[in-house]
Amino acid sequence: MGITKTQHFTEEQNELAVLAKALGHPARIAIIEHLIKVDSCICGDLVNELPLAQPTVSQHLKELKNAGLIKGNFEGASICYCLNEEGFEKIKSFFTLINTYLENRKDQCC
Amino acid sequence: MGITKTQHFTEEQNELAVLAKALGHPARIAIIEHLIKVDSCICGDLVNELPLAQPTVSQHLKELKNAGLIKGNFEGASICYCLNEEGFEKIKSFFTLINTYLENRKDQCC
DNA sequence: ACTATTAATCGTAATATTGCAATATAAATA
DNA sequence: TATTTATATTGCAATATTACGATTAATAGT
Repeated sequence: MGITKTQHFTEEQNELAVLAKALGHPARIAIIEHLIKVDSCICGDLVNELPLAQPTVSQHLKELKNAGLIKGNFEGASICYCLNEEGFEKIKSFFTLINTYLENRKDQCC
Repeated sequence: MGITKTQHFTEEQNELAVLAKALGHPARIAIIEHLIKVDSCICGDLVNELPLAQPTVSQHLKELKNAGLIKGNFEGASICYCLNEEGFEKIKSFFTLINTYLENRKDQCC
């Protein structure tokens, strides 16, 4: 069916899934990494950085923006993107939970 | 085309994307959370926990296993699953990078 | 051996994602 | 205002994902 049974899960679970899903494509990982590398917010030269056509990059940016992982600002004719702290905060607490668990885990059955 | 241009990205980017993608579904988030909660490794009563049919749960478990986020062990007739530390280690370093960047970021343009 | 029990696999329908050419929009500049 | 530049949107083809019924495989207990 290709359709996720969203209603049956908690809001937190759905939120986390949306965030993770947004990071679930190498192009979007590359975008995040590039935004970190150039530090100052960078606009459409991502198209030059990535091995993808402009509409495709635009679409990936949209997904990252929708998920709350990046923000975009108009800067003259172009648009300037940068990381959105909020989105990453939400992921952070999930991984903190996991790391704490893994560090304290004693008996590994598997 | 629905097909990702994997060859054009680095191995690290593809690896991260695979891990993130595996977490990009609320059922799989729920599975991870449940495995943490019950600590001792739990097998097919995940089917009871989740609002999904047994084959669907089995499929989600397979994806988590393929991504390297969980491990499975035979335990009599049933199978015992638990978190695979390795997979989470890889994600961890990525988020450490991001967090370090976000904490030191001075000028937020967006 | 027979029968539950547990979990994986197969087949398939419904839907989502990926990618791009073509086109549209919007601001900057001549 | 016409043109260039920068980005978004549309439409569509190829492929992937999600979900589950039916079936299979494998072990446990009788």
